[in-house]
Amino acid sequence: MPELPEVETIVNDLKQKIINKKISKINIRLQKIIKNKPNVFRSALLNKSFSQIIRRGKYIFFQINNSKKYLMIHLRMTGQLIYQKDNKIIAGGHSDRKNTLNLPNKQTHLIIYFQNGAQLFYNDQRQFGVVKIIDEIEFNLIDARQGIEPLNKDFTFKQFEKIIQNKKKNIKAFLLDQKLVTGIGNIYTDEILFDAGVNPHRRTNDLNQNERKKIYLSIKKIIKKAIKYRGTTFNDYLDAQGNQGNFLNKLKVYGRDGEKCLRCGDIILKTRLAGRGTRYCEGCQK
DNA sequence: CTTCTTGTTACTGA
DNA sequence: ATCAGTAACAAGAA
Repeated sequence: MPELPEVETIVNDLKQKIINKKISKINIRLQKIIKNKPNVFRSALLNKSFSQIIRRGKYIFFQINNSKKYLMIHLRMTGQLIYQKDNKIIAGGHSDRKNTLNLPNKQTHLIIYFQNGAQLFYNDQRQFGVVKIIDEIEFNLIDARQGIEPLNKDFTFKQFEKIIQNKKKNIKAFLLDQKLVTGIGNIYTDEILFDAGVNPHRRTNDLNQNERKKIYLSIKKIIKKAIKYRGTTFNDYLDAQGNQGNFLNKLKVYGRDGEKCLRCGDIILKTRLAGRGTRYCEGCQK
């Protein structure tokens, strides 16, 4: 489930590899993933190169030839972007060791070939991902749908207060809402609320200033830490060097239901909130 | 066989 | 208007 830290890791790796590298061939293996007509998609990319790669929330935008056109990719739940050159894996998303070592596989729906011999594979087990050539208008539309970036300088406590003050949602739904703060998914929502010591059922309008501050600080802390560890994956995650380095064993509540809370020893509970599996500790999340 | 997994959008009802 | 809940999409794990 790529969330902000996973997407950020992929973008940072790809930036070092494919910027300004000429695209020599496009292989569409599953058309339904590509939301353009095949010829439109192909001609938009063929003999062009990516001048910049931008992450916004969980979206990735590959700017084409310094123009206002972009290749937009959203990995949704099981999308992967794997870069290979000379069979060496450089960047991975939600990866699966047994498959990524031998690409393409049956989950490979798109291959972008570069003139220097490198290849970028888009894999997606559940085929929910979105790949599309977009213009400036659509770029701005998607951008406008995203809330504030938790890593940006303008994400101050003052700004966070402004966003949260008029909301009455439960805090779990608040953190999952991409229009408010963008990039946080189910795993990091649970981790952030555990870190902040706040019960996910709490309504935002019931939170006091101190609790809001804790949540604000935990967002920044957890997201930064997860990026440092190159993200979380429950399957075999491969980092830029093909190693497993990940955030999985740093998780404190997600996936730990039924186990003892690392902070107070109570049993971690699991419920359903905002349509998502939600893990929390009743003992120390008030 | 059923149930569960999740990002996003669409829809319903309160 | 705002919010909660659910379905839909899909494939695989348990």
